[in-house]
Amino acid sequence: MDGGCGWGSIEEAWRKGPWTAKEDKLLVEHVRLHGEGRWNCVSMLSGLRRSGKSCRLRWVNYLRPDLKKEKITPHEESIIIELQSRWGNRWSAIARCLPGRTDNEIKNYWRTHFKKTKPGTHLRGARGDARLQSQQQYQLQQQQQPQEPPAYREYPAETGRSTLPAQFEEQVASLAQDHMSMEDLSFLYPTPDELQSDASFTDEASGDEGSWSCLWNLGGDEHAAAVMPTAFGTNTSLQEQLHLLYMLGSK
DNA sequence: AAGCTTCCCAACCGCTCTATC
DNA sequence: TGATAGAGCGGTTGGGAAGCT
Repeated sequence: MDGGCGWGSIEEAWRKGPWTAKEDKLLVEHVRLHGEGRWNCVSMLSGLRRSGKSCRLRWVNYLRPDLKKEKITPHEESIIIELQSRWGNRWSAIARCLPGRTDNEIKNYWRTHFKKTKPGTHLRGARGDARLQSQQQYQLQQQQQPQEPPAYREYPAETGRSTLPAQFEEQVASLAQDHMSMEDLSFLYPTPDELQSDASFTDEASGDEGSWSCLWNLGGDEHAAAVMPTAFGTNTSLQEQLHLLYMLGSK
């Protein structure tokens, strides 16, 4: 809002195309000194001839230190499939549930492997076969080591609200500590009416049963434990964290 | 070995949302 | 309250790598 550095004020001078190691270094150094945000000022402060948009993208998708460089695992693939079926192409939301993965990465992965096929099926060819084999092996493993279903705790019956897995409740309580009372968190337990009336939480692509079980069954408690903290990230506000809990719980 | 096909992913584009004035 | 700028999101593209014939 300072008006000094708009997306395209000197657009004709912006460099495009692949980033060089030198540019990466400049950007990393800039973020180290000034932190994330105010991307439009990067060019002025660091000397990079890149648009703020380009800088942000490069940082988010490639340079961030917490990014995973490994291939997407069958476990992560299962999560992607499940969340995509629930939320549709809300890649950024899905990415928040996968530690170290970016929306771009997940989007690319989905398009490559599932776009032209039904979820759960794979493209032809040797690489696709190997992937299918890997997925099947993983699923077999899961069957051989059945996970305990999550422990659900009923929200007080008189409220008519839905349930939340107990361990999530603990997290909610922990998050809410010093911030708000449990009464204030009632939105985490939406009634069917509330769910229906709140368009932002409905998803026409989903149409599922609206329980936790599906996501939960992907990896049992272990999976949930992995997903929840990372889904929140380090810069996520309490409100955002609760919102995410709500989304996971209401789908 | 060479040409073709498919996979993979970085990067761009256009649009929308949000915050600020 | 509308205008503007910053930020983020999803869709798309282009090119290199890997696999296939």
